[in-house]
Amino acid sequence: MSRPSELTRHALIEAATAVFAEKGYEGGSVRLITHKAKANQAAITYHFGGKDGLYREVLRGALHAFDEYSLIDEAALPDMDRDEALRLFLRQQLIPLVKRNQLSRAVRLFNWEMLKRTDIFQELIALEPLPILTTAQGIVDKFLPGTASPEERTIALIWLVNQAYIFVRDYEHLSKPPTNLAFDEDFVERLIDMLARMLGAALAGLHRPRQQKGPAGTGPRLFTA
Amino acid sequence: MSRPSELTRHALIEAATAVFAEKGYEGGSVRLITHKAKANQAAITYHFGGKDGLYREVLRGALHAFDEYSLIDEAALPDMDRDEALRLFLRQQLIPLVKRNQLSRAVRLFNWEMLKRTDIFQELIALEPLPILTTAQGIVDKFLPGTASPEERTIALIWLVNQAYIFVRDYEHLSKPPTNLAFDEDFVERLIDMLARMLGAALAGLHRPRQQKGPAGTGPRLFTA
DNA sequence: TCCTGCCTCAAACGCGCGTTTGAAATTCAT
DNA sequence: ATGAATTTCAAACGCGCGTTTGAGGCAGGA
Repeated sequence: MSRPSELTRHALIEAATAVFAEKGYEGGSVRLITHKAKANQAAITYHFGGKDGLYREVLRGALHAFDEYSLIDEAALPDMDRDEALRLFLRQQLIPLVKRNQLSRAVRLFNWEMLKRTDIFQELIALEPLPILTTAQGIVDKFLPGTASPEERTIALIWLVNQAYIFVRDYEHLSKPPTNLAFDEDFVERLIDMLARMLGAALAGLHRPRQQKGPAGTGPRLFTA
Repeated sequence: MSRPSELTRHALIEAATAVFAEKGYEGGSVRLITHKAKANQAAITYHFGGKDGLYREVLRGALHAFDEYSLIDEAALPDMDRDEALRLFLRQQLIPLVKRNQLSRAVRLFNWEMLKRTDIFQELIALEPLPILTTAQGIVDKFLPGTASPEERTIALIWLVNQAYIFVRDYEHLSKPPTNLAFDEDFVERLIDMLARMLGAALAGLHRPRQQKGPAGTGPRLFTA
C-alpha cells in the first residue's frame, strides 16, 4: 500500500470515482481525472490499461461500497415488512440527494449506467448480479403473488428500479425554475414517504381485479393511425 | 418552397430529426446529418447558424407534430375518465416502441431532453409550455384533490411524466439478455395495461390515509412476508 | 454581357478526446 | 554501489467534433 505506485493508483481511482459519478463514463475525461489526482495522463494507461480499465476498477469499488455500506441487509430482507423494505430501498436510492459519501457515489454511478449502459458494466454484472437488482426483486416478490407471470415480474422489476432514479438523475434542473424544489433533508423525507405510498399502492394494485372497463389486454389496436 | 435552397433546408431538418431522435443532441453529429441529407457540412451553418439552430428547428417541428398528431385532444381531456386519460397518455408515450412516425420521433426527442436537458430546449419551453406536461398535469389533477399541496402536485407531475420513458429510453437493452423482452404490439398493449393499473393505483393512493396499514381500501394486509 | 446576391462545395482550422512515445527519474534487489 | 525493473513525465499522435474559409456555380435584372 505504501509503495509509491499504489499511491497514484489509489489517487486515480479516487478521482475517477468522483468524476464518473458526476459526469458518467463518456462525460468524464482522463485529463480531468489525472488533474484531480495530480497524476500524469499516461499513468492511466500504465496502471489500468486505459480509461475503460480504470472505470472497471471504479465500478468494482462501487459494488464493494454496496456490500459495505448498504442500508439493506440482504439476508434480513425476506423477513421484513414490505412497506418498510420499500422505504429502505427508496432511502438508499435517494441518498445522493442529501449526502456525498461512498454509497451516494455508487448510486450515482449505477444511475448513469441506467441511462447509458456501458459494455464494461454489462460484462461486470454478467458475472455477479447487481445488489440493487436483487434487492428490488425481493421487494417485488413481496407484492406479486406466485401466480404472476415472469413477464409481469420483469416489468415490475425494471419499473421499480427506475422509480427513485427519476429524482436522482438531475435534481439541479428541479431545484431551478420553473420547478424550484429545495432538496433539503425534510423534502427528501417527504419525497420518500410520498413515493413509498405511491409505489406500494401501485405494486399492491397489480394483483387486484383488472379494469372493469373492458378487455384491456386484447383490446383494439390504436397504433394503426 | 421549390426554391433550391428550401430543398436542402428541408432535407437537413428531415435528416436531423431522425438523427437527433435516435442519438440525442450531443450524440448526433453534423457529419452524419449532412451525409444523410446529401448536403454539405457548411450548409448547416449557412441555413441555421449552426448545429444549435438546426436543433431548434427540429424541436419546433416536434412540437408541431404534437399539435398535429397527438392522440390526446387537450380540450376533451377535462371531460375524460381518468383511467382512460391515463391509458391514452401512456399509449402516446410508448408509441416509439412499435411505430416509427413523426409522433414517435417527437416523443423520442423529448425523451432525450428528459435525460440531458439542452439550453435550446429550455429556452423553447420557457416561451410555450410543453404539450406533454400540460396533459400530464391535467391527469394528475384528476387524481389529486384540491387539498393537495403544490409540492405534492409537482412531484406527482414529474413522476408521471417519467413513467413511460423508463421503457422508451432504451428498449434495445431490454430486448436482449438477460431481460429478453419482445417489444411487439401485443406486449406493448400488456405493458400499457399493467402500467395504467399501477399508476392509477399509485395516484389514487395518494389522497388516502398515510402509511396506516389499517384501512381496508388501501390494500391487503401484510400478514405475510 | 456584366454584375450582384444567393447558394454550394472541398478543404482546412481549432479544439478536446484517449492513447502512445521515449527518455528521465525513481525504486529495488543484488 | 550497480544494474535492472518499475514508475513518472512532457510532448506528441491520430481522431472526430463543430465551424470557417474562400473560391466557385448559378440564377435574374440592368
